[in-house]
Amino acid sequence: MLSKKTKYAFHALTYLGKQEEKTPILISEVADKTKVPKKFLESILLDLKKAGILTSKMGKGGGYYLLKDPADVELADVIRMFNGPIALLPCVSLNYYEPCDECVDETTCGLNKIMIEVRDETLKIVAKKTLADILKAEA
Amino acid sequence: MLSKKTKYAFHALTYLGKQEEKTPILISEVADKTKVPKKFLESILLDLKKAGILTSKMGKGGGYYLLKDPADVELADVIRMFNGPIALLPCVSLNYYEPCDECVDETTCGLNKIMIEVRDETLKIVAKKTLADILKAEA
DNA sequence: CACTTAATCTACAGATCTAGTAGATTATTA
DNA sequence: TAATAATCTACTAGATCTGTAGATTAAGTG
Repeated sequence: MLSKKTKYAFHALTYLGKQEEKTPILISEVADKTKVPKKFLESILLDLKKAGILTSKMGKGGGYYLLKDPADVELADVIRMFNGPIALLPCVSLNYYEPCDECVDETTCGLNKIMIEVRDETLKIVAKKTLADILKAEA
Repeated sequence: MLSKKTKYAFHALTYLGKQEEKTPILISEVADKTKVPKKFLESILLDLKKAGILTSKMGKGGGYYLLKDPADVELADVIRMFNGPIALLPCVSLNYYEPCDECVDETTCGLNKIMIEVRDETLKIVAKKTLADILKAEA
């Protein structure tokens, strides 16, 4: 399951993605409309900005708005950022690899091999789906 | 990512599945060979027994052994048991459904729709792969 | 029956992570 | 200079994860 933070990030991205004009939207507006606690949302938006997905303007007339094309924001990107690895085990993670403490030999571990397959299949899904798909699916 | 408990469960199942004879294996033997803390393993094996995947015998000559055919033990079963829902959001979970607090109308939520698709694709993977596949993959 | 073996049950505890809050600071505009 | 709005730092309550300790029950053995 995704953490609330991850889900909130998707809600925020969806709200900002739905805007016609690329004009700055207040954090408080996003918080109100998506029902995400404002202070919690702040750090989420900041992370999305640091990742280059959003950008922002300070001061009056400021706010957040989408920088990337929704079609270029993969579910996998957002999930990795807020939820951690896509892989089910550290020993099969491409981005966060770590050997298992109990592992004697990775090359002979059946679990490892199967989880690599699961990872690859999962990536096919979450790397193909993007924010654009979520926006399209909105009524 | 899977919890350690879930990973340990897979290791234990793999070890028991590798046995030639369906003769009871001591918890302590499984713990030693899989490097899972013994007392922690106890509760895992007990859960697997309650789920009908393993069975056990008490007293001398006792221990745990596989009850189900490895081909009938889906990854999804074990993951659900120890890790929780396969779905990424509560509102798209088949087995643990819960509405989102922030949700106004599920039928118009793009995130919901996309996550249903992701769930279905994920299920195709983890429900098809079984303990038998892990055993086959062992060197 | 007494003894040993080994699973089962109950309870707890430290560490880590999650979700959320509070308040000060910096940048921008008017 | 005043108002606005993002940014940064720090903290906290609660939940979950991982693991441990010890008593109890069931089964076989002499």
